[in-house]
Amino acid sequence: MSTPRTRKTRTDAERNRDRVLEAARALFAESGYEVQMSEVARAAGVGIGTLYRKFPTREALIEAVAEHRAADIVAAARRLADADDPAQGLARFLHHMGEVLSDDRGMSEVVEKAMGSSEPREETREALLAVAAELIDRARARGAVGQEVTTGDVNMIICGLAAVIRNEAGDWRRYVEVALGGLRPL
Amino acid sequence: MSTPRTRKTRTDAERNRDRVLEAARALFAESGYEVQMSEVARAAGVGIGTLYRKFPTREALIEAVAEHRAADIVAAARRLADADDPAQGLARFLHHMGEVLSDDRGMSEVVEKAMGSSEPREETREALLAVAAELIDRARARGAVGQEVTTGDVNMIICGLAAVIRNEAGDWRRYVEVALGGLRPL
DNA sequence: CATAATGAGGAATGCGGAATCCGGATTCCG
DNA sequence: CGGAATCCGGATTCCGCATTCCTCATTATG
Repeated sequence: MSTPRTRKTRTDAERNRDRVLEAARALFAESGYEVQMSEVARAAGVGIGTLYRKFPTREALIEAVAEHRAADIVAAARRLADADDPAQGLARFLHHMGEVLSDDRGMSEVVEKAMGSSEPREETREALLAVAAELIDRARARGAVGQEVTTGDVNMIICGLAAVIRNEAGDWRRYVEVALGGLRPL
Repeated sequence: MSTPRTRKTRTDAERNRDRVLEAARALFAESGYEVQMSEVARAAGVGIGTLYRKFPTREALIEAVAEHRAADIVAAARRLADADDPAQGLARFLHHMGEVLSDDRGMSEVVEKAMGSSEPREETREALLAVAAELIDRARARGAVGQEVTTGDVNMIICGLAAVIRNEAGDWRRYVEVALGGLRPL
């Protein structure tokens, strides 16, 4: 726990870390999380050894990327929630989710799983649902959605949305419309 | 192309094939399609070699099981469609799907994928959607669903339903209610 | 500039699991 | 019964990756 006169971390090291993260983000977005480590390294213009120094494990890399992206999503959602017309908030929120997910294969994998009840990536779900809760409250106050609507409903809708997008099961915008329709009162 | 006096296939061989199929069905239902071949063999009380003689490939085994189950599902759906009150048909259909999927982990994996636009397992999707089309027509005639509702909608709803169930993202019955609500006219 | 510390690279290794092989056991048929 | 024809079992091979390790290159520091 002493401070043994540590050197500044090399600049090239830092640069490489960024390169790896960026390459991973791009590859994951393009083809999901099943890409190989060597491929990430190649895309980053870096040796496998280097990649592994930065992220000691495949899982560590995935987590790093996912965390980053998730933070972006939550932030954007919150922004939407604050700025928007309350009656439209929920709709905008879901459309935004769709937009993001359809541009990021990896993310739709993560989100689909994350909305499940198992522990990992919990904070992301919590954060998203916190935003959703606010939107629901406001919408409910205006009578835009039924009294019985909960964040659990939104949770399921998002999970389904991710699946529809990931499997290209159809027009996700229409899916969102249907889901929103189902939340309306009466 | 001759008929070189073929023997009757051995009875034990046939018995073993059934055992394997049954064991695979049970394991797949329990824990999805990621179970190992050796595990299937063990559960079937059969050597790995035997398993591979019956199903030369992991994929072949999965396909055999899935095909079987899918046929069951389609048949049940058609029965429902024929027998039921037209206004309730679609609801019953989706509830039935939910019931089946929540009892069969493997099936929910297959169905989620199958509702996607990629080719394989096409016949199943076709068959399911054919039933759905009938149900939609009747419902539409009674004004139970909007004019704009299509089988594509049902396709996405089923895909989402499978995802919700597979990931335990919430109460799937509620999901079905919301989806149905979204299909109602106006 | 010298040199100690840190990082880079990528061949080599380890590992999980599908698929193969073949000596021995079983079953069919005359 | 006898002896093919078939089938069984599971050790073994093969393969695709992730991960490790060691040598060499690059950078920070005085």
